[in-house]
Amino acid sequence: MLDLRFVCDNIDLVKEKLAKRNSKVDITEVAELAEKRRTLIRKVEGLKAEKNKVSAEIAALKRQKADCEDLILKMRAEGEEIKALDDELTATEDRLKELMYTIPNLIDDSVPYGKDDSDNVEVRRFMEPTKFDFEPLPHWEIGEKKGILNFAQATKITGSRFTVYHGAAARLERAITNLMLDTHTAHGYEEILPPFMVNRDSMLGTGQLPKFEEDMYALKGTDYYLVPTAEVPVTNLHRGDILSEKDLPIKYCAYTACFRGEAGSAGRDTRGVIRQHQFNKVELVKFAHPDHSFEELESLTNDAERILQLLKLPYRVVCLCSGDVGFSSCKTYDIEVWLPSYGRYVEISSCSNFVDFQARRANIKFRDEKGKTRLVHTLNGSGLAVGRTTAAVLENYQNADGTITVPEVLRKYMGCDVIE
RNA sequence: GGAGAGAUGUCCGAGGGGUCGAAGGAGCACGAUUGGAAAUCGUGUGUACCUCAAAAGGGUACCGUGGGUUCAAAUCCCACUCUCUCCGCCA
Repeated sequence: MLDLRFVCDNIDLVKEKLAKRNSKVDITEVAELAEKRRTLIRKVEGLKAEKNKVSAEIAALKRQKADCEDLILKMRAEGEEIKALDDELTATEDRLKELMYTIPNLIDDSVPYGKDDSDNVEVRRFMEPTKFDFEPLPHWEIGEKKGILNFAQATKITGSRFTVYHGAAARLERAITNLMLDTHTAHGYEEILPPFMVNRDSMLGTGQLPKFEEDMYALKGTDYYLVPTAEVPVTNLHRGDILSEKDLPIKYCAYTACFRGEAGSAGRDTRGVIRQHQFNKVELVKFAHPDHSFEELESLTNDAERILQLLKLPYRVVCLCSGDVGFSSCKTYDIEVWLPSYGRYVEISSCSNFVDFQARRANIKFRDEKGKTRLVHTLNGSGLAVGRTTAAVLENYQNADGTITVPEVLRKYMGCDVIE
């Protein structure tokens, strides 16, 4: 959520920034509602002040056993007026909040202008795309051939966009998860294992709701949702907290399964494990001092990249352009791994600085040296999507004889050098 | 799932319709004292919003959450959430 005062004071700037990200949200109503809200507050609080004063007089009179029937009658009428105004104020604030919830974050000035993902700007590369002296197979064919990825079984027991991992693939997925967690915890991230279900307030806090309800799995008969990413439970760990400045930045990493409806992506990435309703991910989350959050974004991105460097998988980092930055983000780097079956780089991590957008929604603050409370900046990034990493390993490390070389860093987790 | 108890500020804890933004204690900050510290004494110590050019000041709201009763609610009523104890069930 944006700062209401900032929006009202900078209507044109906000409109311009929203246009850059192709947002169609109309913010003219915001200013009107904000003004109406202020007028109502002035009115109703003036009446309440009077009411409180008279009530105190009544109390004093009662103590002296004096008569105060006339005052009580007068206040009774005033009470109704206050009630009516309060109701109007509540309605105005509800509408205002509803609107504010649908306004995306403002993008940082360093973000390149562009319409869609084709305008994203590559910032660096690691290694060159893998070359083969034979025809490489896509991971879904490797998996099915070896009997380690079973899509038919998943369809039978659940439905489309699910996968059953067998044997070496299951172990590989687990090995990669462990490599990620071990690497990140060695670099100062505290490991968190949160619930995979969260309540509605948490989903509102990080911005998944109310806008993206159709992408989330709600659990019937409860107020709970399946987590779409560990970002939700982990960021909400500090919802409503006032942190101490000396603890910043706070760095967490967390493995969770992630659940997404993938509404609107019918027909995309239908083969293999790239786009699933359930997938594993290790997430990095930071609560940072506002003065340093953009440096923290760089280091968080580097921390995520480190995994691909250890695995020796070719990747590139792109800076998302204004038209492609996600709803809550101010600036985002995507890390894209080379996937031979796609013949291109595919997103494996998205690292974002949300600045104070989530912190304002979730009310996460810190106390500075003057004792003032300020909103923290929140950041997160995949470190990394595990399923896509597994697919990238299977594809990039496949050999002509159908075996798969196990990347060196994974051997101690896999207990073997080659998947036969 | 059944029965009971509870939720108050950073923490402990009192208060059960008006003098309560809330006693008392601890903690923390500042000051005094000290060669320095401990101890002691004094002062201060929540958040959000409105008002104000700003500061000061003033106002409103907040005692788990949401409603209600009342001129007036931390206090009374209703619903919900969570925590604890006992019983049942259970990986």
